[in-house]
Amino acid sequence: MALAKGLVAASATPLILSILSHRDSYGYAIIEEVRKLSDGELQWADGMLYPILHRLEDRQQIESYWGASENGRKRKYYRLRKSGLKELDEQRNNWNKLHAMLMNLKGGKACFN
Amino acid sequence: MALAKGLVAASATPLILSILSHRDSYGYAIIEEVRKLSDGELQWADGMLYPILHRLEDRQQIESYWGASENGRKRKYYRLRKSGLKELDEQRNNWNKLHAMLMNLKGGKACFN
DNA sequence: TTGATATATCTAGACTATCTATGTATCCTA
DNA sequence: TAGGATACATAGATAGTCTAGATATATCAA
Repeated sequence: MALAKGLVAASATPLILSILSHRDSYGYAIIEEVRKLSDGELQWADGMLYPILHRLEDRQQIESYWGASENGRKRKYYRLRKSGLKELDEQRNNWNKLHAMLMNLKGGKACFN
Repeated sequence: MALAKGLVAASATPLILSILSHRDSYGYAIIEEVRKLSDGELQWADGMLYPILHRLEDRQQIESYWGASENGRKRKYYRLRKSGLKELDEQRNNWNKLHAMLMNLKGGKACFN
């Protein structure tokens, strides 16, 4: 069962911010981390991640700097900024509220057609 | 603080399906119920709800029938169908997974700029 | 040295789906 | 009879993802 598009989209931003709240990271590594964290259920394409990173940078919620791996390949690292942490807190808050609403509505009738 | 758009969007469908899993309802009442359930935080415009209902009906996850209120005003009621219940279960499942991921990632460094 | 795979980033444009704005109509109350 | 609540509908703007295509370097094996 594939995860619903809308939900994947809605979780992308808070997931990225969460990961960056632990340590600075870069695009390729973020995709790997998300894949592992989700047991392979979230397989982000790079082309979907980068625009989000760019948007978050435009909004000044994260900032970037160039770094390099051991073998010299360059990487663009991202660091969470204060306003990004605020955004993360809010989004997590919202997730909690909506999650609670949805789960509280659990149960119901058993007869369908 | 307004709820993020993407999240509101992603929660709309499962919320509607959840409400209909308890009892048949119609557009106007669903908006009211959502407003109450969310303590006023989710104020859906009718123009956003109806297209979703129509889409769910197109997908055969819900079905509609005309009814009337006590005073004779007509209402279009919606009933959850089997495939809609299945969809609801899946979406709730997805919500749980992503919610768990997000919350497990909680915590992190404390220094920002 | 050549080809394959992994690492690494980027953007244009298609696509999906909400959401705003607007229109219609009825009932109730003052 | 005017205003507010109830009730449904759709066209089009808008936003934001996601696909597809592009570029480039490092490593390893044949």
